Amino acid sequence: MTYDEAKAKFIQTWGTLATQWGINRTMAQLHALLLIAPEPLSTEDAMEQLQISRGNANMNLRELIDWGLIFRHLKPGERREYFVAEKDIWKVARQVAKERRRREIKPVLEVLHELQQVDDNTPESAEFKRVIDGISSVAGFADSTLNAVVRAEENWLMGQFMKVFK
Amino acid sequence: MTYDEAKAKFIQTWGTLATQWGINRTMAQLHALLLIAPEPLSTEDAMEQLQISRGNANMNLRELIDWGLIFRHLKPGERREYFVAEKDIWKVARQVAKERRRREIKPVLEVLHELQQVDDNTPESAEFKRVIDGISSVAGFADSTLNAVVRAEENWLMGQFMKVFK
DNA sequence: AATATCTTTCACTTTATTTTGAAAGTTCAA
DNA sequence: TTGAACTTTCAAAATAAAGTGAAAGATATT
Repeated sequence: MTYDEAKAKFIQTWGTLATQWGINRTMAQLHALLLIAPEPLSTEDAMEQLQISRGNANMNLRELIDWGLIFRHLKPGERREYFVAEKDIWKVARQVAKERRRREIKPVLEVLHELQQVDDNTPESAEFKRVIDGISSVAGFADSTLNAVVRAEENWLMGQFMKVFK
Repeated sequence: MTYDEAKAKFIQTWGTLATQWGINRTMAQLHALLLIAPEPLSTEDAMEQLQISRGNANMNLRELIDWGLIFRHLKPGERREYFVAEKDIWKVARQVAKERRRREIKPVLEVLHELQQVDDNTPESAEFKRVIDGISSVAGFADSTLNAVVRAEENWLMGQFMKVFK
């Protein structure tokens, strides 16, 4: 396989995978592109390589910065902004875990807590509370796991997992 | 909060959350509805409670069966099919982990392996291989984690996590 | 302060996904 | 074997999401 083929396939695969996890395709493709780029890329570079519009490129690059997955990079003496991805994939994973936890798990935990406050006393509400209770414990588990990932050092983390889950 | 309010909020929240993780809203809402239902529900019950069409209900109920999250339930002497959800939430989590692993992680691991086979020798392809390598290790980690969840007994799992990640 | 270069915004278009509902299919009791 | 009761399918419609591009907004340079 040539580099160009592999690159195309990688960007494509990354985009597809992201879609299945509720992330938009362009954002994932931009991320993929920057991950494998040896040099910082400008908005125009991205537009050209992915064949997307300026607006689209701009919006999703902002979003990636917002997620902490890429950074602005200014070249001395140039107006144009360039972008570099965080290349340490374990840092990327930690960052994603952190953000998803903040944006999704925490709000859900709050709603679940709120839902425990049902005050009638029927068979339905008994069943309901049981289910909410179960979900809360699973959500708590997910939260701890993500938190562990967030806090972990790469090697420590792998080590622990190998010990426990081999 | 009354039961009806809580129920509505739960179904709504579950649907929204699912969307963020790439699962369609109706499917999640059906799942939520069945999770808290003390009795098996028919397609018509679901149609009425969620205000959705027959086709939509049918399609997503099949899909939930396919994911192993709900089961057909036949009442003696009735033609009509009823559905019950798996109520043990840890089993649900394990089932989801299992399916996502099968449907998503495994294919990705294959593609990553394939992508290692780039055969040119430029700075770009060196960077590329480094990135793919990193992603492979994170993906492997995700795979092991999901696999641990799949294999784990509830109490064992919680215990291990408390030990390691407290 | 005028101009050039680059970035951001946003109303609109396009594409993708979801949902509908009517028709076709299935099953079973009579 | 018929037809009533129920399920499944699928083309079309509706909805939602993503993407476009031109215009407005910044910012640096002369």
